[in-house]
Amino acid sequence: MSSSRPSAFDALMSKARAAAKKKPQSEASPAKKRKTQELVSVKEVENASLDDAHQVFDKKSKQENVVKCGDNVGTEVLANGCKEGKVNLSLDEKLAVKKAEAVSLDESIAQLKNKPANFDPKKAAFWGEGKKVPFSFVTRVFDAVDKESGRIVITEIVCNMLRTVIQTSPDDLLPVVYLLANRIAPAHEGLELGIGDASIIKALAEACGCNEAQIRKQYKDLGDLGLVAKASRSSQSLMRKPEALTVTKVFNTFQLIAKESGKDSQEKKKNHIKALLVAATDFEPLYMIRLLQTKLRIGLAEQTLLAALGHAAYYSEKRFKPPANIDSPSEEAAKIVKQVYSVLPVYDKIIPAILTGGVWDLPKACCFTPGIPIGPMLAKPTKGVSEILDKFQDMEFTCEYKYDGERAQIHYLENGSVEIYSRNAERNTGKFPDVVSALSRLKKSSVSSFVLDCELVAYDREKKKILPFQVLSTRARKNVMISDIKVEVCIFAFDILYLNGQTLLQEQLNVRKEHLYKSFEEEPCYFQFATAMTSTDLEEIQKFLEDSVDASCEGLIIKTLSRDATYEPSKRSNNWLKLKKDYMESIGDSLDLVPIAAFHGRGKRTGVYGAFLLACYDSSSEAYQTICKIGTGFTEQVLEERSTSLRSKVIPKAKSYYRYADKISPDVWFETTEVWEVKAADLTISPVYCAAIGIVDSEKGISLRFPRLVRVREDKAPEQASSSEQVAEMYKAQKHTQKHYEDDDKDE
DNA sequence: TCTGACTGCCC
DNA sequence: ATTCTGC
DNA sequence: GCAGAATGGGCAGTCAGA
Repeated sequence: MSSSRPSAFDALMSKARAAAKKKPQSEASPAKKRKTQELVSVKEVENASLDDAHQVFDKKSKQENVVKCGDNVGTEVLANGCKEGKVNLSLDEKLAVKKAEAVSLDESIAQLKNKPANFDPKKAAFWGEGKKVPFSFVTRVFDAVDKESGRIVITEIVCNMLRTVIQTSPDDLLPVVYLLANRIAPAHEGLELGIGDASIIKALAEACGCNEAQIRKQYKDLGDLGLVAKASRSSQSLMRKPEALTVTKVFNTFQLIAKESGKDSQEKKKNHIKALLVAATDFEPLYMIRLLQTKLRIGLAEQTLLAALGHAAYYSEKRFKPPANIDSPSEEAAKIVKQVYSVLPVYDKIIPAILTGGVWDLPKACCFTPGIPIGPMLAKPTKGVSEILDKFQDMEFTCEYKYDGERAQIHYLENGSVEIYSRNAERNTGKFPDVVSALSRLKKSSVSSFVLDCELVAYDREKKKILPFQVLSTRARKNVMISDIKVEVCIFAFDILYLNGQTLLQEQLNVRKEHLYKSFEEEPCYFQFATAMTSTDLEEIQKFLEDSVDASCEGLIIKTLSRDATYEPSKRSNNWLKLKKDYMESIGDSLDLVPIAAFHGRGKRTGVYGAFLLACYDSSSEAYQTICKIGTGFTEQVLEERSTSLRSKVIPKAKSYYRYADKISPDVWFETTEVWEVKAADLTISPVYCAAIGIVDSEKGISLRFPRLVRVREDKAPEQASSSEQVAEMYKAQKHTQKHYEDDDKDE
C-alpha cells in the first residue's frame, strides 16, 4: 500500500485495526456496526436460552414438519391451548407443539419477505382465520425488520404483514397497527404508560429473580433493556408457560398499565409487566420491553408504518379500483394514508375506514375535524440569510419573529367549545384557561369557528415584556383555575387553518394571513399577530433577525407566501425555514469545556459513551464546575475516538476539585485532559449544574440550552477552558437576562 | 406531611 | 430541541 | 432530503416511603 492512498482509506484501516485490537478485550464493537453487533448478541442470547430438547430437531426435520403439518394443525393446537386455560400435555408434547409453532412462524416470516406483488397473505398466516393474531407474529416481524436497513424492504415486510392480518383477522388490525406505531392511544387523549427505565428494571429484576444492580449492569453491557429481558428470561425457560400471548392481550394490558393510578399503582403496573414477561417467549420479551420504553429502534416508525398501511390497503383491495392515470397505485395509496393521518391522527377512525371503504375514498371518510388536532407544520433549520435567499430565489416570502414559547393549536368550535393542543398533539386546554376565556373577546363577531396556529409566550403585562421560556414552563399544567395563574401569557398568532366551517389548509399563506388579520382584534399583552416583514434584501433581513433577538425572540421563521405556500401538516417542509443566530457559524454562544465524566451509550451507541459531563474552569478556586451534559454533534468517528481516548483516562472517583451535584451520577469519571468547543442557544440558571455558582446566583449554577459539540480543541489545555467569569458574563449578556438585571437595579 | 425518584412533555 | 446517517 | 435514532435542560405531576 502506497502512502498516496486517500486519507479516507487510512482512516478506515486504522479503524479496522482498532476494532481488531479491541475484540479480545471484549470491548464492544464500533457503533457503526450496530445492526450486525445486535444480531450477534441476540443470537448469543438465543443460544444461551435454548434448552437441550429444543436442539434435538435439526433444520431438516423442521422443514418436514411444516410440509406435513401445514398451518392448520399448528393453529388448531394453538387455538386449543388458548381455549383451555390448562394444557394437559406432557413435556414432550408441549415441546412438539412449540416446535410446530416456531417452524410455521419461521415460514410465515419468510413469506413476508416476498415482493408484495408475489405475496399471498393466506400463506403467511400460521394462525386460524378469524383467530386472534399471536403477539409472536408481530415480534418476529420486528425482528425481520430489525435485520433490514433499507426503508423499501422494511415497508414491504410490514405491508405484507398487515395484509396477512387484514386477510385473516381484520378485527385485530387496529391493535396490530397500534403496536407497530408503538402507541396506546391517540396523542390528544393523554393516556400515558407511566413506565420508565426504572420501573422496567424493577419488574425485570423481580421477574427473573435477581437484583436491580445485576439488571443495570446488563443494561450497560447490552445497551438495551429489551436484550436484558431476552437474556434474563432464559433463567425461567423451563417453567411451564401460560397460553401464548396475543396482540390484543398485550395491547389491552398496555392500556391497563396506563390506566392504573393512585396508591399502589406502581406495584400494579409492575405486576402487569411481570405477568406479560412470564408468558413471553422467543422475541416477545425483547420487543415487549422496547414497546414499554417507547423505543422500538428497529428502523420502523410512523412514516414507514403509514406507507406500509397504504400499500397494504391497496393490495388488499379487490372491491375498489384505483383512480385512472396513476403511475404507482401503491405509492399513491401511501401518500393518501400519510396525508389523512396528518389531518386526522386517529387510527381508531382510519383503520375501520380502510377496512370498510378502502383507501381511495379514505380522504372522504377521514378528513380534518375541528376539535381534533392536526400535525403542526414545521420549519427546517438554515444557516444564514444567504441560504434562505438561495432556497427561495424567485419566490415571494415573508419573515416572522420566532417566539420562544409553546406552540399551540387552538380549536374554537361553532358551539363555543375550545381545545388547545401542543406541538405534539397533547391536549393542553386545561393548562390555559386564561387563553380559553379570552378567545371570544379576541375574535371578531363575524367569526363562528376557527383553528389558530400560534405561540403562547410568557408575558409580563406590567412591564410589557416577553419573559423567557423557563418562566413559561413553571406554569401549572393540570386543571388550572384562572385565579391561580401566576405566569400570564400573550398569544402570538401566525396562521389560521380553519375559519367559519371552512378548511384553509389548501390556501396559500398570503390568503390565510388575510383571513387571520381580518378575523381577530389585536390586544396588546393578550393577543398579537407575529411581527412580520416582507423583503428580499439580505441586509434588511439580517437587520430583522437582530431586531427579533432584541425583542426576546429566538430568530426568524421564513415562509413562502403565494406559491408552494399551502399548510403542510406534520411536514418539516421546505416552505418554512427557521433561522436562529446560533445556527450561524462563528455566531452564537460558543464555549470551551472539559469532559470530566461520561455515561454509557445505548442502542446504536452501545460500547461507546453516549453522553459526557462537561465542566468549565474556575481559576480562583482551581475547580472544575459542571455545566451540562452533551450527547449530540458527534460523528460516529469522533464519538469513537473520544470514547477510546477518554477510556484510558478513567479514574475511580471524582477529583476533589470537581464541583457537581450528587443527583448526577455518571458511569465513569475522567482526568481532565481535553477541551471541546460547544455551541448552545442560551444559558440558563440550573437546579443541578454548578458553573459560575455564587456569581449570578448564590446557590445555583448555570447550564446550557441545546448544547452540541462543535469540535475538539486540540490546541487547548483544560485550565484554558472557559472560565466561570466568562460563563457568568455570557449569561448576563443575554437580552432577556440583561433586562431582568436592569429592572432589578431599578427596584433596589 | 414532606421529600426524592421517576415520568412525560415542553423546548 | 440538535445532529448525524443510510438509503 | 426523508426518516429514524442517538442525545440535551428543565419544569410540574405522581407516587412511594421516610
